[in-house]
Amino acid sequence: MPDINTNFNDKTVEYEQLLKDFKQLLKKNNLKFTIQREVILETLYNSDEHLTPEALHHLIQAKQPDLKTGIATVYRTLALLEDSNVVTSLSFGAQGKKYELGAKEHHDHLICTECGKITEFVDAEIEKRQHDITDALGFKMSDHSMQIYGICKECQEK
Amino acid sequence: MPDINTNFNDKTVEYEQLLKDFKQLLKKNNLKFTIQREVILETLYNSDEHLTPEALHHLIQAKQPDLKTGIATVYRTLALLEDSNVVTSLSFGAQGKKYELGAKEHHDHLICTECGKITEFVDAEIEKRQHDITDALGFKMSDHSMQIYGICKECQEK
DNA sequence: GTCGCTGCAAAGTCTTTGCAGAGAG
DNA sequence: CTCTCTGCAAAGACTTTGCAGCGAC
Repeated sequence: MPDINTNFNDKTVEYEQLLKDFKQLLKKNNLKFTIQREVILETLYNSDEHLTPEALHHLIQAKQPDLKTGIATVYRTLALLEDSNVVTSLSFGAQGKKYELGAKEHHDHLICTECGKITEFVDAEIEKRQHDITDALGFKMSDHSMQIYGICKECQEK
Repeated sequence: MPDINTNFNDKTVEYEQLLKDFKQLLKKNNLKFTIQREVILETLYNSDEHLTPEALHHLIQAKQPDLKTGIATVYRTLALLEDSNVVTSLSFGAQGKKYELGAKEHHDHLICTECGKITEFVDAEIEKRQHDITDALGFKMSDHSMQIYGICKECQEK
């Protein structure tokens, strides 16, 4: 049975931890903790969506209009976060990438081609099988992603 | 002992069939069969690689220098072929997409992040599991793709 | 104070589009 | 002949970079 991974409690504590790790990461690399970086991390954290850089930028501008965060900073921060494995990017058929916080457990994606909704899932058996395959080929897996495309239940009913 | 001649014939027959289907597809949509479109299809067919539009364009220019096929035509033809499900595109972390003929059997991809090499594989158990999952969720799967990223055996040895 | 960060705008990529002439049916 | 295609170049979309001033430490 697929496990659908939606169960996160104690949001505040979790975010504090994430933020703390992020500050530590910055310190370790002689980077600075800035308001912009914090807002980007927080916005990613509070979004359940998979965000494009542009969408993230819009959210931030709406939330912190005074800050005038530039799109370039969003890109730079996302690149930094991706390098540090704090966020993961997905790229679909269309142009551009979408980002999500990678602090969550690993999961795969079901993508509805009708409404664009993305559902996450994890299946232990598939995960295990992937390891078996890479082990057999001498391939050192660092990451993997799986997308299943189709039409979700709701859209079929329409 | 393998019969070389038979192999050759099989290949030729296979390509002829592909070409025939393509012509039919064009006719059905009131589109024209042009030299450029044929060369693009043929080059895709003869390549075992996953090609970027640019790589495909280079191959074509090398093979048919007189034709001066424009990159725009390559993009237009790939879009046409993708719409018609003759080719499939993959997109990775990096910019851009790679295309492959979709006439082949379905398969997943192992991608080396060092050298960019793509290895194909199919695993019946994973395929089955994917169906189980979508069935359980009432999701009507039309397609799926899986990519495993990591470092291939050769690159590890370097 | 130092050195990394930021916003801005300009420059890069990759892809798409408009157009006038070429070519398939 | 008609109507689609093509190559070219220009335009678009998305992302990265250079720079001068700003701000974290």
